[in-house]
Amino acid sequence: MAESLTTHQSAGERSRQTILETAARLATVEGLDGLTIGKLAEAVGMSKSGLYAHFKSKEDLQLATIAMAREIFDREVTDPGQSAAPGATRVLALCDAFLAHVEDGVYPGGCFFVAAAAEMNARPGEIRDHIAQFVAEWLGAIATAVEQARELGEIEPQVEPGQLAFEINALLSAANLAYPLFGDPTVLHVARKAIAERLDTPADEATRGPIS
Amino acid sequence: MAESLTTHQSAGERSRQTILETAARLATVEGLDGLTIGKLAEAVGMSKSGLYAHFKSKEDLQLATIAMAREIFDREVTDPGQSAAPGATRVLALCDAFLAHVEDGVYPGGCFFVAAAAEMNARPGEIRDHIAQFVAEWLGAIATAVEQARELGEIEPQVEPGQLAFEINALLSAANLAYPLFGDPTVLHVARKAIAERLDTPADEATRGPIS
DNA sequence: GGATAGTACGACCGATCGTGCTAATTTGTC
DNA sequence: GACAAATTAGCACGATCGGTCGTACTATCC
Repeated sequence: MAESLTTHQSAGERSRQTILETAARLATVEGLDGLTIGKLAEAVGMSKSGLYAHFKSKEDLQLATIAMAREIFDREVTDPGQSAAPGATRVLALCDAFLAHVEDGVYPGGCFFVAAAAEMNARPGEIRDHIAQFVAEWLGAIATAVEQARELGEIEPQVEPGQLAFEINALLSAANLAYPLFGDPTVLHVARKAIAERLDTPADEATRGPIS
Repeated sequence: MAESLTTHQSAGERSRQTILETAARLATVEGLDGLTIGKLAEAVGMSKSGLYAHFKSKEDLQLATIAMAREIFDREVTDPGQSAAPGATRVLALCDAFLAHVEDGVYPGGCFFVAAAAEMNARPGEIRDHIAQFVAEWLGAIATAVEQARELGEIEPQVEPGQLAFEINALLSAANLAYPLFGDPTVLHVARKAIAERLDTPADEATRGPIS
């Protein structure tokens, strides 16, 4: 009956996790700074001081929230995407996982890191550094997948992986931003179509059929 | 000497304008919501209540700030871009005006509306509606310029203006976001190059205006 | 059974939030 | 220069902010 081996997490660890998951979700709407201890406590059904006992400061809470958001993003986007076959397939899998993550609405305000990056991009400090670090790694993951596609001969050899990764991330971020703003899921398809075209070799354009 | 037409504004109107220009600038860093009356009053050198006398509520101040930001954007980006010759030239002029606007650093946090859209995209209300309205108009301006380029035969006829406008805006927004985040002006060139390629125009770096 | 550590609570702090009210001051008009 | 209007400051309010404190409950370990 002592399942403590597998269920190692204590009660405090469980509530800490609940707090951070709620914080990540709320932060996509209220912002990392607009998210207050009081509102977060109310959302998780705890007292302000009871919640705050888990963190040293608000910045500590924000950094922990970023770490949690990173775990969620890896679990929902990066990992499924990376499990696809290398090459253009994997690039598209990463994009589709991202767009599905946005459309699912696990975060009401779209991708946590797009919102966080837009909010903190002009506020120097540890928080911005962590966000920039994550964005850089995400761009790197796309660039690596692009480079593999190039090595496999699926895209033209003169394509610069960093350049294309920037473009792909721009399209994903714009879709993520426009989807809640206009409430129109069409933008997700628009972004998907743009990325798919970018992964097609322009030489094939003549033989390619009309896009519905 | 002093044109009575232009010097018509009263002292109150002048400070109101100063307030709103400062508010637009601060909002790109603090956010439209994070910007507080107290900090804004200190930034313009007024008392809190003296400043507040110009507005009915904070939401009124935010809406007025959006209107001011729209004026500034039109003056600095839209108008210069539209004054270029129709076609691909005008599309690129709009993009270059936007990128120059970002690089100039008139706003420390980059384009006001990218920041505002990211902040408010999941918060229904009048403020979000105004921002969405502006973004839609901006996308429409790009799409119109793209369509003219298509009619002039400068880009392939099967290009959908709305689709390409979305892509162009995505690249501009991503550059605007990454520039302060990484502090690297290279992203502006990356976006410019991607847009130029999309317009089938060789990125003739030599003849281009200075983007750092 | 008593001591200990983990966890959450309510009460409270000084500061600041948005927002009114009134008084003082500046400005424009005659 | 006087007067009315426009503009700004002073002051105070209730609410909420991040943060601290002491306390109580609950397991676990000796």
